[in-house]
Amino acid sequence: MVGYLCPPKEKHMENRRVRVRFAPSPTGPLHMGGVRTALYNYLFAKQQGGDFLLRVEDTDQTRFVPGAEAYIVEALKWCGISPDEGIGAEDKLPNGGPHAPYRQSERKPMYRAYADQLLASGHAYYAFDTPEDLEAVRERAKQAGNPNWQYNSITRTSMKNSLTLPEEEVQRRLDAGEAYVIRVKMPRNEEVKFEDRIRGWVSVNTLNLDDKVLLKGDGMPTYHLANVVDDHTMDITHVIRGEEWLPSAPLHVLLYRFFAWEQPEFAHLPLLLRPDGNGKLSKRDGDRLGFPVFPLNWHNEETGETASGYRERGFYPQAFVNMLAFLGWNPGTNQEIFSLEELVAAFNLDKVNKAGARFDFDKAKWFNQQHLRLQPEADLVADYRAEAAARGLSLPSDAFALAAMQLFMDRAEFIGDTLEGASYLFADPTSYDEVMVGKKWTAEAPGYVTDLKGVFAQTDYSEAALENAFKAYLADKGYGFGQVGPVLRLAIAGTTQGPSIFTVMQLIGQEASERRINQALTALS
RNA sequence: GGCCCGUUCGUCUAGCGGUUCAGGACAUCUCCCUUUCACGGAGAAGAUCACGGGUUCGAAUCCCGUACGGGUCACCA
Repeated sequence: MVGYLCPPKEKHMENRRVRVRFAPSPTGPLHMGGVRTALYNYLFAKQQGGDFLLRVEDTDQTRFVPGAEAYIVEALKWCGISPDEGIGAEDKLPNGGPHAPYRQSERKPMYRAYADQLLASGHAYYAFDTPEDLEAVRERAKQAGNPNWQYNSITRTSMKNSLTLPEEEVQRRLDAGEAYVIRVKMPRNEEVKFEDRIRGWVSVNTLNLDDKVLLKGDGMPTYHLANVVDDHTMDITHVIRGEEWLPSAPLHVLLYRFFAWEQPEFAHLPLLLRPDGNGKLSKRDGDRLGFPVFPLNWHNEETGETASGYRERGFYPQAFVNMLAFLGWNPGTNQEIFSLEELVAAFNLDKVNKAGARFDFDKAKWFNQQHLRLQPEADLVADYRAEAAARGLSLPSDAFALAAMQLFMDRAEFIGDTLEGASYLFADPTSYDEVMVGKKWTAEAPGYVTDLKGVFAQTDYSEAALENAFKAYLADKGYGFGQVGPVLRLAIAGTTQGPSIFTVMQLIGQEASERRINQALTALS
């Protein structure tokens, strides 16, 4: 006989205010996959007019990493997707909100009562097996050819727990303060089904599920208990998380039923895959793949190494978020460049893909290039000044900064690119491109620039006037553009690449232009 | 290995039974624009829709199987 546990269709769930949560574990910096999960939660919540909470799942005290929580909060803030409630929302609501605390370690006392409830209803039991006992059993099973021993409906009958031990013995051990855990009593042979928002119906037989630990020996709940209890008590309506949680979702579904609680809707997101080879993108990939896997720089106290972040790499958060949103989702139209607000409006869980997405850094850079051009001028100038300062360049005025920046904007993916190869805008060239000098700086070259210096002196040194005077000179002498142009450029900039030389000359002015021509005359002749 | 999930151009993807011998973007290449490099514009190349069976008048789209890929199997989340 196979029993069926189908979740009842909750009608009123649809009328509830949407509440979602991002629930990372503070075991290190968030990586981009985690940020995407947070982003999808945020987009869904905002679009539905609901709440986005941040809850910290720090029930494993052995894996706590100092600074990780602050990093997570800062990363979300940088992305523009700060939580409405919970950790990081203390400035919006007292204590972060009405369901405080939002750190599971601080909620420790309340989980015990829920575990007791399961104990009382017969859906959980005490287990006294020590870690050593379990290890021994697993080892024996492995020797016998079973590499994957599980504590389940079959094996629990031969273990030390409240289902096998006499009641008095159980009580005696409890009274003696003996260590124990509380395990879920997995039903024997039932089909657990639930409808995932992204994957459709998912079905698993409880024969394949084990008696997971709900409450650990240290009194802390495991993820499974804490997550279900918190999601319920915090009125979470939709659980949007990574696909790595899919295998344990049936257990969570069962727990909701055991508690007789309304079950939230589930949406298991496809994973972010590494561009090379196989497997999901991992924190440990660091910078090895040639691109950052973290939103912000992360300094590892133990190794002393710093892993780079998108922010420090020069990405705009809008571009980072836009790029992440498109890794696994798309609006169904040809539009690819979105602001956060536009993403909120266009987002749709039903259009999230099922298959994992391989990350491509080239595309990420393209997104930044697009967003770079959408930045407000004032912000760009400020960023440009910061980049220039970092390179030891001083800019006379905002007007100069703006003009200099715009000259190189066309070819930039990052604001810093506008300073690459642009040193001649700020100082006279100290060297000249040897190859091009060899090709273009002919015996007639000194004559050209000497003539031009005089011709340009007759103009107001505006871009248009300079260009007209130049062309008139060429026509007059019967010279070709390609014959004289590069020579002039070489003298002024030291290179033959870059934006219009007349614009450059207008920017640096007559004095500098003439000085450079004189300098080139001495240096190259 | 068990269980679960997945599989459209190199990559991200559109497509939700017929108007698609499959559309867009990144990357690649060509041409135009340009004194140069870019930007921009116009093109090219690139997918027997993993494979094999069905269902159907008709399948990338529905069903089954196979292969391959991924995830997961802790007193970690």
